[in-house]
Amino acid sequence: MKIATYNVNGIKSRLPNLLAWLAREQPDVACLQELKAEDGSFPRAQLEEAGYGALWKGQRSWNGVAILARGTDPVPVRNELPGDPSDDQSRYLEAAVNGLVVACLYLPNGNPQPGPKFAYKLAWFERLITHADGLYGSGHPVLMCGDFNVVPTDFDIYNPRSWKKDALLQPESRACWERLLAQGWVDALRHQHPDEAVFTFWDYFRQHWEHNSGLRIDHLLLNRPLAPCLVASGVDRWVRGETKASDHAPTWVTLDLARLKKKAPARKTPARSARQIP
DNA sequence: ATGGCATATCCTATATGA
Repeated sequence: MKIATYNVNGIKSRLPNLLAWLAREQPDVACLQELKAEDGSFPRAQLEEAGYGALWKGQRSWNGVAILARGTDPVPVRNELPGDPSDDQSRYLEAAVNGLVVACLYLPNGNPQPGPKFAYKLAWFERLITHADGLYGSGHPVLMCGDFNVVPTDFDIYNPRSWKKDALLQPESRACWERLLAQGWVDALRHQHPDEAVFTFWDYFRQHWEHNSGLRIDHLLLNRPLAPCLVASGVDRWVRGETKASDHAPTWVTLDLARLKKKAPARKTPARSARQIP
């Protein structure tokens, strides 16, 4: 089973690229970020034509997330990150697919920092840490992925010098990332490629793609029950080299779900623990 | 310190991204 995360940077402009990628790589699950489109503009029919069921949460102009599943419909669990009813930005989706809980997120960029946008980023991260703690221990296999807008270490960027003041590299952002991982999550790409510079984003400026001046900011995290299933991981870099490409490339894991341990005795309502209804 | 490029919308200008 292949699961990918892909920041499309505008699903209306990116639809041909998205369809080409789906056709060639055939991910079983695709988590998308930055739809930059309202719900009514989501290309449901074209994706269905391509063999994918979908859940999405759009927003005019900015943000927007979706979960695609090949040959099936993802089962919705929640469409917002708990913890702040006043937050109206579409940045979180959670669904069940083939017995797996999949969380798709688009963490705030946070620039410029310091300032209100950076404060929002950190506050959102705190809510994520709280929610992720419950997901981690839910007893279900969970994969949490998306554009985290965090460069975890200086090894995850071509050269940190010109990015030192960027929100993606700030100690506060990285401290949140570390606290999240301290819950036990496995950072799939880094776990499998400990000595390799892996990039998932190359900005549009100064031929950064041509020079492979990239950042690793799109991540896939596995909780304890799911971790033994991890087989492979990588980045579909060819997608970034296409014409009219997003500045992000799809990042993926393959899982062998046959390795899932037998479930502990079933609870009365197993789904509730994943939903974490207050 | 700034801008380079791309996408979006209230579109020949501005906000946002990373």
